[in-house]
Amino acid sequence: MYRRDRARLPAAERRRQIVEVTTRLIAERGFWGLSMQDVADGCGLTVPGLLHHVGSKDGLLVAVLDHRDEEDMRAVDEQAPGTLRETCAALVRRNAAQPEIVRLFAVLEAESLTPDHPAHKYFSERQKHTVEMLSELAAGESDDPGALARQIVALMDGLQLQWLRYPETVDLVSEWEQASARLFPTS
Amino acid sequence: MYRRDRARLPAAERRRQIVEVTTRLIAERGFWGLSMQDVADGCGLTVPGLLHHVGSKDGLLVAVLDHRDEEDMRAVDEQAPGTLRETCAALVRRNAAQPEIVRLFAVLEAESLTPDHPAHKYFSERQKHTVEMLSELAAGESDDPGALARQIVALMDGLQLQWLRYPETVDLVSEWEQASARLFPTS
DNA sequence: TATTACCTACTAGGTACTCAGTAAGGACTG
DNA sequence: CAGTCCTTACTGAGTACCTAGTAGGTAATA
Repeated sequence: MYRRDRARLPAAERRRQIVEVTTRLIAERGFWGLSMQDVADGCGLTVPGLLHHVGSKDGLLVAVLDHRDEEDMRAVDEQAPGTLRETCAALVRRNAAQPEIVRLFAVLEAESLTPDHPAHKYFSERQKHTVEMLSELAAGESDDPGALARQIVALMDGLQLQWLRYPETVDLVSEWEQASARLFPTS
Repeated sequence: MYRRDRARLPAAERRRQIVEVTTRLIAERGFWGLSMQDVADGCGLTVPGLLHHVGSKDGLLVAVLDHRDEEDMRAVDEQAPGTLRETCAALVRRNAAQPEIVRLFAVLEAESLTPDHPAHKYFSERQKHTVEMLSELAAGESDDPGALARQIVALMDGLQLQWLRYPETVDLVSEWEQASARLFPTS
């Protein structure tokens, strides 16, 4: 017998919900530890119902990453180009406000180091893109802008890990301020 | 019928092999993505044969981490206390020589951010311990040794991720040398 | 002979995914 | 405003397989 006690949502809205739930679960378990069942439960539908929207488990991951890209694009567009220091500070502030997302990326970034992970290419290109963008901004301020850009990214990633592990004792923004004072030539 | 075409190893030796194989597999898949079957296959025995040695999947993880601790202890003991810069350089050199292990820790560190991960406590204490040790060394060289220690750890972790992602274009040692020049007061 | 490394066989439950259907909502028509 | 069609969000049932873990036995070694 066919039971329909649950809400039936328009595709766009359901997708939004799926992405949100999946984001949370990947942050907790990683992609390998993620199960379609858990996502379906979190959305209040069955596994085939979930698959109707995303096609496969890999499709689910693609949906999440695509959504993040769109959000990031919008955030970057809103922000005026500014200096290197300002851009970094803005980035850190943005991240400090969404720990769930940062954790998603931290877990997925490490997991996807191996080339056969479905998000491997995505994260390699993302990293390359970020370093290039920061390099351009650093062009005036350093004689090796590439190295500085890599160090900035490294420091951010590392501080984020510490912040995520000890959220109550480590404050991401102030930690970054201290670090950037040491990283950038004193002004 | 009981078939015995495979080698029968003494417990200690088999354990060594199990730890080695598991290390490689966790580095690739994480702990959530690890299966006892894969480990057993990699060791040339059955799953119950594997369980005979480690008891459970969590026991397998404990075995791997305990082994790492012993190795690290030995490495630290061998090294003379030295300055902060020298200690960091030695740490980086040691890591640069064992990418597999570094990847294991990178993946497990991110995965274990969530408190219900079986390695959560292990990594929290490890991080605390590392920062404390570096803080002591930094006591003379900085007015805020704790912050400097956290920044060193963050930078190392971040650079390691980049090195693991682009092993051919990023050299961990030289990357650290450049970074430490910026991090430490010029001497 | 005693220990123990390891096996076969099994359980109970989870995995992603497929197929064929059902009904809800919107769009046409009368 | 009612009736009908069509698209589509979603379900139930099932497939083939993988999961960690147990029970009890076999044989290699000390």
